[in-house]
Amino acid sequence: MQKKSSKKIIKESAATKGSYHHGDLRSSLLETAKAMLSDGGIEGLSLRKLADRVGVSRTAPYHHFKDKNELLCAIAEEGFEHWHNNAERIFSQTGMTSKQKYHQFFQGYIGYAAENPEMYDLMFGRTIWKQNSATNDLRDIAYPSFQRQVEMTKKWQEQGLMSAEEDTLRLAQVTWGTMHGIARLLIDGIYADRNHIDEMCACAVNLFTRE
Amino acid sequence: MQKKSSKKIIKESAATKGSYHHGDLRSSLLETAKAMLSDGGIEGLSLRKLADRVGVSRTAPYHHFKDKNELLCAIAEEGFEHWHNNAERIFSQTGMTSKQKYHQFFQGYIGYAAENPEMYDLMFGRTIWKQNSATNDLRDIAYPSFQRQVEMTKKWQEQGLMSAEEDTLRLAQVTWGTMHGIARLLIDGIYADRNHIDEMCACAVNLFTRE
DNA sequence: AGTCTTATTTTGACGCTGTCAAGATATGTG
DNA sequence: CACATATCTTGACAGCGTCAAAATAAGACT
Repeated sequence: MQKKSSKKIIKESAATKGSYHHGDLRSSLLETAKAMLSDGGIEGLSLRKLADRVGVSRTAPYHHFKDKNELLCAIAEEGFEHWHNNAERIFSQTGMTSKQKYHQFFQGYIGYAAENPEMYDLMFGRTIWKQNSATNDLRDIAYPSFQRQVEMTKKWQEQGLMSAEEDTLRLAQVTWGTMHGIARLLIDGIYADRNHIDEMCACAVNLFTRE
Repeated sequence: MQKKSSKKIIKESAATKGSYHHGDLRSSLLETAKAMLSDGGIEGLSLRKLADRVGVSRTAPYHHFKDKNELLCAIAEEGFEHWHNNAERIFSQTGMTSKQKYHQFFQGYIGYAAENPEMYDLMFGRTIWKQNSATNDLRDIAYPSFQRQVEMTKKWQEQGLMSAEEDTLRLAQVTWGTMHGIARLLIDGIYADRNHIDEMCACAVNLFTRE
């Protein structure tokens, strides 16, 4: 009885699209799942608690996501979109030197990881990538992001910002590896803390760029 | 019946030390746990399967380790010891330039991670460090390892191998961050693969060292 | 209109997990 | 030989992901 009434409230609030039973379960799940991810991490995000919190039975989510992995991939997709837009915005800025832009990109990358540690862990962690469990949809969004890293590195080399002697792919792997490594040290709570972000970024940019 | 006989066999095989019921449960658990970690990862290592494999009941391990976390920390301790000895060995070598030694250290670090991905994930992953769940014993072994990284960086600066202009701590964080990042990219199966280890290491060493 | 198909959700169940409480058993000590 | 203690087992609980089958609601078709 209680349950039905609370369910109805949810339905009404999501009635803008007004379709089936719940109205818009899939996006409701995604929304709540993102919130749960933020404060509980991947481990803390359980399908049962998620369903309970949205107001449906434990197995209802399975009609919108094949399993937990698919839900996680869907969340990661949104993360990559947000992340891509962010990078795009930084590089379309004008009135800055290449080095300044790179510095800002570097700092933005670390900053995003520090502010959204669980999302970063999901996007670039082993849960998804280790045993090739990424959805095709996710791959279609993530792979170009990785590729873009190489293209930008090539541009930086051509602009004289980075050493042209190094192989582009290796240089991209090393520079991104550095960003990724610092990000992970931060979000995994080991050997580095938030107060040193700016200094670490400045140090890394100094080492990687000329003039 | 079957169970008892198999138990006896295990007891006899470990009877070298011949003490209590099992003989040497703690180290048997550690040994088997390390093996299970290697092929199943942290997730695949379950206390119940571990106990079963060693031939004791599900809760027997709890008399030697407070909980799963404590078992993981004990395994990680062994990892740090092995890792420390390895680094020591490399740096005590003679007849090499500083750069050559650093190169070898870098390659050794990545190599260790690539060959023992699950151990590396345990030692430097969020499972242990994220929510301060590290044992005091583990801290006593791990923290000096981190500190040593800074001391070595200082030495490298003094030897003229690395830029003396950068703050030592920041430089240590960035260079170790790079190693850590490349290691993670490798073991998490994202953006880099084993065939490129040598080239990536050479590239990174070029960027970080002079002459 | 009413029937039929299909999409959605629920209830029940299974095996797995970590871990606690209580009892059984073996070991070393007095 | 008795006692205390360390060790191990059995039973139990709550939580997890997920499958199968039943219930329900929505839309399509005649």
